[in-house]
Amino acid sequence: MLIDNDEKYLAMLDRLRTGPPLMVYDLETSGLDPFRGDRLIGVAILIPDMSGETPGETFYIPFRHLAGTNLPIDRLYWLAPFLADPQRSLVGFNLKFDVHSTEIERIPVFNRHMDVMLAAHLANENELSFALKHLGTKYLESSAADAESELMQKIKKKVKELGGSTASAKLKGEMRVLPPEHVAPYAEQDVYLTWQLARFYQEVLTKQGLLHLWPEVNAYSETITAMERRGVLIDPERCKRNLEYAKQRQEELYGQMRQIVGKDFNPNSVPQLREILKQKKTDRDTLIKLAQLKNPIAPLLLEYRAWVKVAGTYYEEFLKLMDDSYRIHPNLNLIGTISSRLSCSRPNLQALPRGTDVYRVRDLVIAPPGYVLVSFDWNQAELRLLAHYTKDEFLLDAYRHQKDIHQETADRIGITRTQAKRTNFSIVYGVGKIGLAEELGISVPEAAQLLERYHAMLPGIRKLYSTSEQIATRNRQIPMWTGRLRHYREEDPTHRAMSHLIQGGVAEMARIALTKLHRRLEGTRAYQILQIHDEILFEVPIGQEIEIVKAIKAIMEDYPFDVPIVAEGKIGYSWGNMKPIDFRDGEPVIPKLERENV
DNA sequence: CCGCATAGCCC
DNA sequence: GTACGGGCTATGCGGG
Repeated sequence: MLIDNDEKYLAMLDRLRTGPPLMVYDLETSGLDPFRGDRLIGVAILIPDMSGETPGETFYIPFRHLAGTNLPIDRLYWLAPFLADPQRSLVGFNLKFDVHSTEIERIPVFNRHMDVMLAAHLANENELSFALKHLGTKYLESSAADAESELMQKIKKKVKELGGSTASAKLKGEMRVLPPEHVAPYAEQDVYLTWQLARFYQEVLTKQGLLHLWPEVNAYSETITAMERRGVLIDPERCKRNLEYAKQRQEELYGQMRQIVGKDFNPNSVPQLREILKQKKTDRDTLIKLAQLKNPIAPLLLEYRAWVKVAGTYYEEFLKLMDDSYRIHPNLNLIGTISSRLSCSRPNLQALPRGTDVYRVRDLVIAPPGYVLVSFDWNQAELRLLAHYTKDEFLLDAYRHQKDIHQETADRIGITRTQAKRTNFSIVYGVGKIGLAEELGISVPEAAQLLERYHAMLPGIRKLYSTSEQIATRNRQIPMWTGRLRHYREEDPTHRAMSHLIQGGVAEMARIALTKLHRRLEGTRAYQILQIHDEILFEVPIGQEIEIVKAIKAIMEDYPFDVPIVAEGKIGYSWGNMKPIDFRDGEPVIPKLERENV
């Protein structure tokens, strides 16, 4: 039903008040970037019929269409009491987006999330697409996909009439060119579809014994939403300076290369570089070899590439993505991986260079006035989880007595500590002799020998590898320590099962820690702002460091494993410049920080 | 405009 | 006999 006057609106609100404490909620917006200007244009709501006799009632409330009749935007606030109630639930599809778009309108959302997209990912992380229409047509015999394309045709036509662009990427943003009565059926279809899928997945998750995890990932979604909303603060002046310098260095380096080559060329073109360098590949390893052979272009190109990377991927992107208070709000994707890790995009803050000189990118992430940044990361989370599973005496003993695991490994196998460290990491990924040979820069037979000695020392690892694979092969799934499943289709290889068990297990540790921390930090002025798999970044008010840091450490070390889990903290005014926090008898010693001046 | 290849950043 | 786990982005280039 299209809500086109106050009377109908009030009647709908009455249904909300007297109905069940949940509604399906889906916004139509002018675009996909709520933090940078895209705005809500209408709200679709489904009020379920809990008796199940009817699918429920659907409504569409238009606020910012460019044609037809809207309700005045201040009527949006009539929904506020229904969104600010933690006793109520919001059923949706990728709720983070709808919540951001709502909160941008200064309407805080405290409803519990019930995100059907997350249910779909729990039930089967292998889906080709997690789009609502895709899942709808796949599982519901629905014609939603057709309805959608019809609507797109309408929009295209309308935009053409108005003489606008018909670029398909802009279509979503042009939905507002249509009058509400054309959009309402489509929007109502979406909430209907969402509700049907909610019921479908409730059943699927129940059958798989996973239903108890849905509220957990929904709580995670709430904390991730808060993190995205807070975002991370960028030093804009420094970012601009760095960008200018990077551009200038690119110019200089191209000039020098141009001199040597003797004619114009595109230093970004791999085919041209292959020609110039007379090499099949032009990657870093190749260039380093060439540089050692005194090729004059190779070192210049290496540095050139670094500046291109840093300028294009980070500096320019940060300036583009900053909101007007210099914060960027990355997309922390809850369904971006098969292992249940988060992925991150726009920008990918999980892949900021940690390096020095050219790559001083983390310096740009700074604490706001009155705050410091605090970072905690787990000490060798994967290996500790591996130790928990394998029960290898060597690992258990080393971790229980706080020995240097890499040094111990090195001593036992007769290699350097660096080699041992790399081997330990590679083992978690399930590498073979070829991969390890590559990693360590040794021959394949040498790597094979090394692996033999390694597995002789740690027999549990090879065993875990094969039992994981057996379980995955037989059951086509393997449970993490939380019960979350990694599923394997008939055609999927299962040799990565151990790797999934460990990587997924650590991801589950992170999920649980972040969810607990979100609750713990409520009411303080400290915020979690980023998760980088085994690291969490916080903004902590100056003066509260001791209390907050203790709470973080306690939560990040609270796991039911046979080995202790250890989290180590750092603190600083920028992410690129942190000092360790010492713990003496459980009491943190906050190091003295200097504001660095550049 | 899109998909693929190559290169390169992270845990 | 085999086999390095999981991500995102920029750029060029050739297809339509």
